[in-house]
Amino acid sequence: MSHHHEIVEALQQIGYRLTPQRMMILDAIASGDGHTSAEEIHEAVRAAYPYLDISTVYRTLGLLKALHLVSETDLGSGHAQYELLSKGLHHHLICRECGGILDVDNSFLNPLRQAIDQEHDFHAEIEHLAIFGMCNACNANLRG
Amino acid sequence: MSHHHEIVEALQQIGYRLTPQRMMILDAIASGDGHTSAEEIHEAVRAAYPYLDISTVYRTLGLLKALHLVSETDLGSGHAQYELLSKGLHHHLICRECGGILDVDNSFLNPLRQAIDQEHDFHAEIEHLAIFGMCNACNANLRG
DNA sequence: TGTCAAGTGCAATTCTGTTGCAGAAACCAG
DNA sequence: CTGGTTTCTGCAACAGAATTGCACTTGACA
Repeated sequence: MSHHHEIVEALQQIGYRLTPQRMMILDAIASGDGHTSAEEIHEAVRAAYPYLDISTVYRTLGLLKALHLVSETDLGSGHAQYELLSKGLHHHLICRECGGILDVDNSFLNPLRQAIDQEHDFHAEIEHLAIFGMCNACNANLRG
Repeated sequence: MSHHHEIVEALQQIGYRLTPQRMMILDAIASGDGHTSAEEIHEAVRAAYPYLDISTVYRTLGLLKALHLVSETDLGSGHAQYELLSKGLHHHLICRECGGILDVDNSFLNPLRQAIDQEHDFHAEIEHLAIFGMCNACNANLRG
């Protein structure tokens, strides 16, 4: 575990500084469940280091996004959620009725990727997808 | 054209009122290019009727969304964009490099829909999808 | 250890979207 | 056409996420 330290050191080699704040923010994202908001990251780090400012969280997330080290997803809740891309990639099915979230394996999207590549000459980078719909239970309830 | 008047009249039959504001907002969405933000709709209608408030735009969009008459998509710009669903459904490939947008036919997603339905008992409502990536031209340029 | 650019904390601000409320107006009945 | 009811609108205040300017701090490297 803690292989995200490699990420931080890689950052350093590209020319970015290795600050405690950045390490703690990466820790927080890595130890989260994969649906971590900027505010949650802020709270988590502040438990150990109360001076961390939310703007630093956003600036770090912006950096990690630009380098494709984390993915940003809006699950419809109005605030974005972040996830380490080095963890196993997966996507989400979100039920409009009960709000439940199911995980979908990344391999499900391979046929779509291939089709887009062949038909449109376009290399799709589908890092983290949120698909809305209705789960089976809610579907049954609405009809019963 | 202007077949969105049918939509407004359909609204009326479900019990909603036929107000000039709603008609003008639908006009604005329908005459847009399919990537119209709430603020753009507001501006467009205010050109003819300066008293329209932005909250009315949001309330109308919320209503149309709930009835699945318009789709809401976040193309990553931080503000949602709206499109009439009665227009032919399509999705977008957005190149991270040049910003170009390609349209993808809705049928491309059918295999994904079926797979999700079978494997996860989940009815996916993929109305308007934005997929980021790299187009062929930019891919070639970066390597050249 | 000293230098300096990158990074941080703080505070103020911007921006999108929401909400409470009073008045306006669409719809329906008569 | 008129009156009554309920929805809808405009206004203004508000909420919350994210951004920015600026002075101070600190990591990296000679």
